[in-house]
Amino acid sequence: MSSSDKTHRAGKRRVGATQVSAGPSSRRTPRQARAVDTVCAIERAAAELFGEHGFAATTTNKIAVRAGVSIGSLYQYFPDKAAIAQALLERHVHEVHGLVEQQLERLADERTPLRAALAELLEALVALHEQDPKLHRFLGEAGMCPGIALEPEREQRQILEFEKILRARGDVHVRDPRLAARIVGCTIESLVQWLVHSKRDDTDRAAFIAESVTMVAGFLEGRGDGSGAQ
Amino acid sequence: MSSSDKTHRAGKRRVGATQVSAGPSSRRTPRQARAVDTVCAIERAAAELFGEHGFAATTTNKIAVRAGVSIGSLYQYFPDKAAIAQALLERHVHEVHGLVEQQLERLADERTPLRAALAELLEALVALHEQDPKLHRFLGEAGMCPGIALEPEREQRQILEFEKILRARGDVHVRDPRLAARIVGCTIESLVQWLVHSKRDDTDRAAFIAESVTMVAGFLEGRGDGSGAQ
Amino acid sequence: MSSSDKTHRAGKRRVGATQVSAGPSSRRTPRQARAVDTVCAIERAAAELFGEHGFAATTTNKIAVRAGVSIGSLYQYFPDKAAIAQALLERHVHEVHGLVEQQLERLADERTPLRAALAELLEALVALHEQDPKLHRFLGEAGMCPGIALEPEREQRQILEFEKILRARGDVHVRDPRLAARIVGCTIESLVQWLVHSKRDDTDRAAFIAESVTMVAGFLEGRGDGSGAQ
Amino acid sequence: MSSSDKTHRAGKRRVGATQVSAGPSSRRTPRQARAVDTVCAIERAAAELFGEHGFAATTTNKIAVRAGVSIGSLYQYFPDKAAIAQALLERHVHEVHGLVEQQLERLADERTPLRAALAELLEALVALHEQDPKLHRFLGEAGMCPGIALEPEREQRQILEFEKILRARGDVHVRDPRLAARIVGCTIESLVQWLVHSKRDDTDRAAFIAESVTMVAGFLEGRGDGSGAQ
DNA sequence: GATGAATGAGTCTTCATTCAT
DNA sequence: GATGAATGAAGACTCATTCAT
Repeated sequence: MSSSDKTHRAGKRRVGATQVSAGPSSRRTPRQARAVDTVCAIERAAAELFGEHGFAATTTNKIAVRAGVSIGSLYQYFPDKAAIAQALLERHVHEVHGLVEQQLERLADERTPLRAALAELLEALVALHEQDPKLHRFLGEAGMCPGIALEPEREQRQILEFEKILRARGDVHVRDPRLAARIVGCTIESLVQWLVHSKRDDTDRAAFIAESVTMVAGFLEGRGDGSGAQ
Repeated sequence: MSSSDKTHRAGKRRVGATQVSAGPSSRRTPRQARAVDTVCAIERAAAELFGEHGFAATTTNKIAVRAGVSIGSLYQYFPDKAAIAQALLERHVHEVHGLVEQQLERLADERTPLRAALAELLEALVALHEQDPKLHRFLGEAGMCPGIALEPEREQRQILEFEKILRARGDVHVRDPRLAARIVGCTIESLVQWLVHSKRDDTDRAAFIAESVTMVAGFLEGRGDGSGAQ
Repeated sequence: MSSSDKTHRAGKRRVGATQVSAGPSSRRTPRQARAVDTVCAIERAAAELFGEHGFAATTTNKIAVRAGVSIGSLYQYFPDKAAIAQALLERHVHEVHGLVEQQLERLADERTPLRAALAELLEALVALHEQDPKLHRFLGEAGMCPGIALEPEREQRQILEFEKILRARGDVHVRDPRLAARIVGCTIESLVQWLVHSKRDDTDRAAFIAESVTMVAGFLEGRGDGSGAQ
Repeated sequence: MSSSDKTHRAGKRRVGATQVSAGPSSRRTPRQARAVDTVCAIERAAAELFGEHGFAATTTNKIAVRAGVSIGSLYQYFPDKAAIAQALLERHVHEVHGLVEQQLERLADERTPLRAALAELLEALVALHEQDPKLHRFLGEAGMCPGIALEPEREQRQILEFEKILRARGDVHVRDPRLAARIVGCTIESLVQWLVHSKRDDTDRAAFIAESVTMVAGFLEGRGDGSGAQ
């Protein structure tokens, strides 16, 4: 019923987020190199256009033109428009998760101070999103575009990982680590988005991050519970 | 260049968010009543379809069919598709802000305990969004649809109001009330969204809200700052 | 407010009146040849339909069908319906002006008898319009269709050229050459139109032209002035 | 096949060009007076809008609004849009023919000098068209609008009348009076149109008319034939 | 592999006209 | 008679996608 359901998209996604090497041979034939260039150009063009105009207002022909390839070539590498967005999204998710994974490792090491780790996480996420704020805004909302879907496994896995860390660290005192992991994850994500997309430059980013860390860390350290008991 | 640049939409919106009564009489004349019914039916149908399929995949003809009116009637009251979404969005924003305003008034009264007020705010927001979660998810992301734009004044005004309250209350101790207001506003919004859209029913909503309040209130009460009394 | 104000038609006309060859080679590459065929078919079909039913009653879809191409192809080469009419009109104007230019050259040579030159001009114009009388009737009135506009420079230029000739020829005696040029130009145009569109075949074309020439030539030769040299 | 053939227009034209009196009674009931007002308002509004935007771009709803009546009332008096244009056109034709008839009567009286009569005819026609040049331009080209048709009888009749006059007058010497009548009729019409619609004000109208008369009268008086001394 | 002309289903939107009140 | 809300057929135009060269 969705407008793109009418097109047949039978598992022919040909390029994934990181299909880089095409074989055991480290050298690629010229043919393949050109293909990689083409795919990159398409993805770069699509990133720009999706960021500037959104998914619906970006046409595959415009992407091809901006990428400097023919529309036929575009369809050689991507089965349909949604696939291009999905590739972008997958790369984005990949990057974010790589970053988060790294930060979680630091956090897992109890010698890393909680607040320092959280601040670093926030800073890293902000830095990542600022590479291309418009595209990342689009990606953040791409989930609702028809035909684009992401397996949420990985995010889920990381929340579980975070929960484990919360349970393990001695300096964390929360009633329900699972709940806390979710709340903190959600909060951090939204604060990063806000910071990146706040148009007004009157926001002191460092202060914003510092205060955000204060809130989250205070919560995790258990000082904020109303019970006053501790 | 965007696909929606071609339509000029200059103040021809005929029905606003709150065109309620046309005169002192509580009864409307027959013809007005018919028109009101038509507009309501269109908005209801649009709310359903936007919620189910998103903006792009919802066609004006489908809206008209679902509303049980002709496509001509739809265009009698809304200049284009975006206007329908905008009307929905405006109503939503209106509702949210009415609710928030009310809660801010409670919060302004220092006799209201901070945590109680925050909990009530969260609960009220969740209740509001649960009336139609899918639509509200769409509305939350509708901002990026081409042709839909909302003046952010009111939100801004409420953040300022919140800031004033933070400054005034004796039980709030934050370094930068303005920053705190923003952070808390952003955080609350995202937590409510998450809660409403969490598909898994394994989440204990009461607990989630309670913990969220713990985090936010702890932050505002200043117990969480790393600087201090610990 | 006019119904055609909504479309912006800024220089996206892709084919002009005289896009003839794309290179020094007289053969076009296969793909260009296909495109040229398509454009020609569209113009031919449009000429027929505009001639038969007028501008408003001719739909782009009907043009495409008659041309044997898809509606998409039509819009690949013409930004909108008016552009097709305009292309036709431009070609027509081009033809007429080419013809007139040629005749004016003859007329500029004083050895050419005035009446012979005028007769030939009229005959040539009638012959040109008779190639497709209905289309040319449409074109004659196409100026009023919304979105179709022609720079009147060329016509103006030819009237000025005609004026110069009137001044130069010894056998022309008119009070005001500029005025005479305008009057004669206007008169000739209308007589040609009338002749071509006179449905009744009871008109002897040769006689009509001869008498027309008599009127115009008499005027230019100055025998008809009431001033009394008679 | 024309776009308006789809509507059924079965001889229900209710108002003609000059349906003024409704009966033997010189007093009209308020009802009828209102109706006449309504019809006038509609025709006036239509005249303005057709003149400003042309037939296609003028909607019946806009006519009704400008006339200050409801769309329903408009359709009470005119069966469809073309009927409004036709009423305007009929009035115009009526006016023109009344004027021409009058002038032909003068011309029939041999004591009236030919040139004076022709000049007066041209002046009267120009004056008539200048009352509302844009509308009259529209009317001049309205013939091609689908659904608008005028019986050409009257025009034909006047050409015949003119022919008779040409035969009768002693100061007219033309080879073929019928042809001459047509040629002169056509020429006068086009010159009047040109004069009325010439945007540039650099044209001296009196001189234009004088020269036009010179041309036409010279032709009719037979001085312009190339045969020389006759 | 690349190209870009061609395709056509589907969208938004208009507007002449009807008819219940 | 007047009103104006409702109707819906029809049109202009888009754009994802295919395929002959």
